Amino acid sequence: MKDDKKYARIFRAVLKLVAKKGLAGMTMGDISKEAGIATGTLYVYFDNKDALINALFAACRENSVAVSFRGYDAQQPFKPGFRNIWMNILRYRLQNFEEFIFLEQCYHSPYITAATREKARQLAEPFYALIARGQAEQLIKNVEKDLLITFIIGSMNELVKQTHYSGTTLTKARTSITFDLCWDAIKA
Amino acid sequence: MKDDKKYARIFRAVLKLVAKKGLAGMTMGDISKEAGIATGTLYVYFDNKDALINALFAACRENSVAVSFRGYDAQQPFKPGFRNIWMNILRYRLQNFEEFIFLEQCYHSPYITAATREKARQLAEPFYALIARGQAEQLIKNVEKDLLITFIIGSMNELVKQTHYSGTTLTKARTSITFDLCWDAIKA
DNA sequence: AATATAAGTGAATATTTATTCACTATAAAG
DNA sequence: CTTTATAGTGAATAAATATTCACTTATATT
Repeated sequence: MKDDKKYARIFRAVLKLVAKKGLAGMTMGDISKEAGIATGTLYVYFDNKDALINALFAACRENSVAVSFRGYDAQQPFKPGFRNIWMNILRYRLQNFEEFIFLEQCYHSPYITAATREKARQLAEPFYALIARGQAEQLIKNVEKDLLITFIIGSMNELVKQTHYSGTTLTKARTSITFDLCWDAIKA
Repeated sequence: MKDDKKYARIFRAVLKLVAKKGLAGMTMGDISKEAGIATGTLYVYFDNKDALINALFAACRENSVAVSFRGYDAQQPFKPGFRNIWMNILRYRLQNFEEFIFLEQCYHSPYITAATREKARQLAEPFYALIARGQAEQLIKNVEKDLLITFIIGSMNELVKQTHYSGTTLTKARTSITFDLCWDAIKA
């Protein structure tokens, strides 16, 4: 019986190593050592390095979407709902920085297959729906949703990276300032 | 006499390959093949793979800053000056996408030495000065410059990636919309 | 407890990759 | 033209790495 704990340890090892060495720079030996298991065991759990990376990518992607909408209630007015989601995403990425970096590295890596990629794309739907709601309520600029989402996510991602690599903590004040920048950008 | 044309061919090969396979995924054999030279020749021009990557990183970084301020005139009013620089950066990154990706990959890669990194950091000074001017003229929100720069650059970078990978062309209209998002975000 | 099945191992193998080096081609200097 | 120095080569070597496999250990089943 394959052990869920072991999957978790392998995944955690990969996340740590990718943040440090990149996808191709991380060896199977690195992974087994970091996870505290034998190299051969990796091949009990996964067919090969590619399969391992694809499996982890899919798992992270699902997880990340689930977390985003935590506490969202469509009855609630738009702006606080949007703010809640924005904060959820920001908090999660800061607290799970290695996972964030792993996903970024995967997005355009040859390790990720077209099939894995397509599944990931579908998970973005709820974000389009959210923007659509804001536009319907005339609170959000009526421009292409892609542009808005790209803008929102891009500015947030850079904040996450900047915060992490500079070693500073993101205070409530700085977080709030950045949300306001974002809201002023997109508000109608 | 080492040939400048050859340096250029090597660099172009690396940019192409990094965009496709990542820093660690690109082999010296890949590079020589792509550049149309013998593998040994790479070692005539560079001590090893690390040195090659550091040299290219430094060259790209300098280039990218020089381009940003092209046509900037401090006499001109702030907003059009800022818009000009914003457009310069966006245009350059779109037209030199592989260089953009290469730089992004380098920023937090173990290939890049602390020395190379420090030199790169200093090149950001002019951007802080630009923001300072906007704040002095009360046109830009008076919040930490880091946050503003991170926000501006992050949203732009994501737009560049999104545009490139989706295969769409960034129309004048879409560009203008995104600039307006950015300006509305930061304006006082 | 005895047996069967699956997980786990890590040294051995096969493959890939960085780097070297003995050699050739080219070009500058006398 | 000859000599000397430098660029260029690519097969050979040395590491590094992915993957396999014969074997051991643990767990479930009868």
